Amino acid sequence: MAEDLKLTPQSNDFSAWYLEAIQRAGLMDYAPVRGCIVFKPDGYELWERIQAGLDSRFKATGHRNAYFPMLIPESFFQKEKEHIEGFNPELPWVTEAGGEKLEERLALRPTSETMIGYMYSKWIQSYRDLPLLLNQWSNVFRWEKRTMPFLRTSEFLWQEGHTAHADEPEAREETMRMLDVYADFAENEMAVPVWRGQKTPSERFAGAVDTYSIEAMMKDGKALQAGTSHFLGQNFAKGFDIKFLDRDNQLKYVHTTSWGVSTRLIGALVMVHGDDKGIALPPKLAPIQVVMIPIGPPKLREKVMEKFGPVYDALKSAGVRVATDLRDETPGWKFNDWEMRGVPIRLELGPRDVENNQCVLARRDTGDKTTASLENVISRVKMLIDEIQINMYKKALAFRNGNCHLGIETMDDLQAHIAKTDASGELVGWVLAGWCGHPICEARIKEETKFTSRNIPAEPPVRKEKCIACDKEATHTFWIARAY
RNA sequence: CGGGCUGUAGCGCAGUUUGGCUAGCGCGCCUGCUUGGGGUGCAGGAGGCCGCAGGUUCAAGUCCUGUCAGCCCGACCA
Repeated sequence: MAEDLKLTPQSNDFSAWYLEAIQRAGLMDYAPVRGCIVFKPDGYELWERIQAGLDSRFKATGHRNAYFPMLIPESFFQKEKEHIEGFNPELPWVTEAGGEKLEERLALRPTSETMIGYMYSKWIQSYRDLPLLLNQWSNVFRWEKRTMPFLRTSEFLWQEGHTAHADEPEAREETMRMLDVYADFAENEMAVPVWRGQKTPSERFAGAVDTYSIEAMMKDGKALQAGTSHFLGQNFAKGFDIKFLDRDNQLKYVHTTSWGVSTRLIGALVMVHGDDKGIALPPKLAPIQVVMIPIGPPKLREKVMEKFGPVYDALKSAGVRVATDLRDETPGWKFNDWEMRGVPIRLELGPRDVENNQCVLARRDTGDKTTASLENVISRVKMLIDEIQINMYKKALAFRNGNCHLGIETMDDLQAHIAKTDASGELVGWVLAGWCGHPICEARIKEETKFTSRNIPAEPPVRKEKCIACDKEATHTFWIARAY
């Protein structure tokens, strides 16, 4: 096999592997605008499946979709001080239109708290208008200094939920409910295990009271924030004057939440499940679950096709997402091609199979090949789909847990751990650490090790006694890691 | 936004140091035959504003200036 047909191995250069893998899987291409990518059909279809899975969960928890403008007046950003400070550096502006300079600059939205806050103040009068539970699917813009396809681009697609509530407990409950929705989706649909927890103040969303996240471990051991849910308290209610008349005839500010996940999830999928053969998709999200490849020379093709067609029809009507590959390429070439694209199951049907009334099933996650009788191929495929989904989660979980380090207590321990893994070529992974709660200690960890705080899990695997940096009593136990 | 590297065919690269004939190679692509259960083989063929703009020169892929984009490393982030 020619070497240049292969991907750069993950262990040689993970970043190069990622960039090659997503392009050769046909997920994206670079666009002619700085930091922007095109979602090609295979990449966009993944996003559509992510959307579908999340959208039904949002609906099931009482939310409805709406759409707000992409252009946001500059004055809106002045109304929440932390918010403007957080986002100002990365806003693109529209300054003229119709050949004339605009009286007020318009930002391309980086997120919609301000626009939605403005609208909510118009819509909410009474406690009877609450809770207001909306979600928006949209694009947003953040002019990042350093871009990476799917993980950080100038424009990206996402979903942002925005809710308003009569009191704090209800808003907090919503914040946690949506964090759980994200975790459920990541683990059960994407087969990506996550730690859920609270962000430290330094990592908090600009304008939030509390930010919570789900964090996933990529195959290079780095952390990726895969979703966030914010309790915004009354910050935006006060900035945008969102008030309601309560049962007790008192005028009160609402409590708001916001929560989002983005096309970054596609990057997570690739970096969690991919291997040196390419990307690997969990069956529940894979646009194609089974690809059928006919084997054998043209002389025998007709005979093969007599069985091939009916198997395809049967799988399709059984609800399996199945595709055929009738291209004029050799089987080996097709095997590699579909493995690169991450299709969970390959079904081979050749002359020998036809004689034995069977086919060959090969799975992407393990590479195992088995034969299946054509009599029960549907049930075999369905079982495999379930098995692969579960196996991919288990593998990812074992990997994640295997690279989470619970026994590191001091900065010396941490430095020793880093030195040891650097020397041996092992992944440095994540570290569970105690923290006194002081930003100075958090900053020192980052300064000395490049580890940043990921989140503070509500129920950590181990509760730490001492702060890793200052050795004082730990008020928190948090995950620290190198992160994307 | 700072430091470094890179832009030559769809992709990966050579050529640039030392300016000079018609700009090459591998893969891919097209045609035909061949092969077909892990990237088949052979033959023929198409494809270039040498990132873009300006400059130096008799002559620029090659030298100079600017600019844009990508990657890597830092400061900022879903």
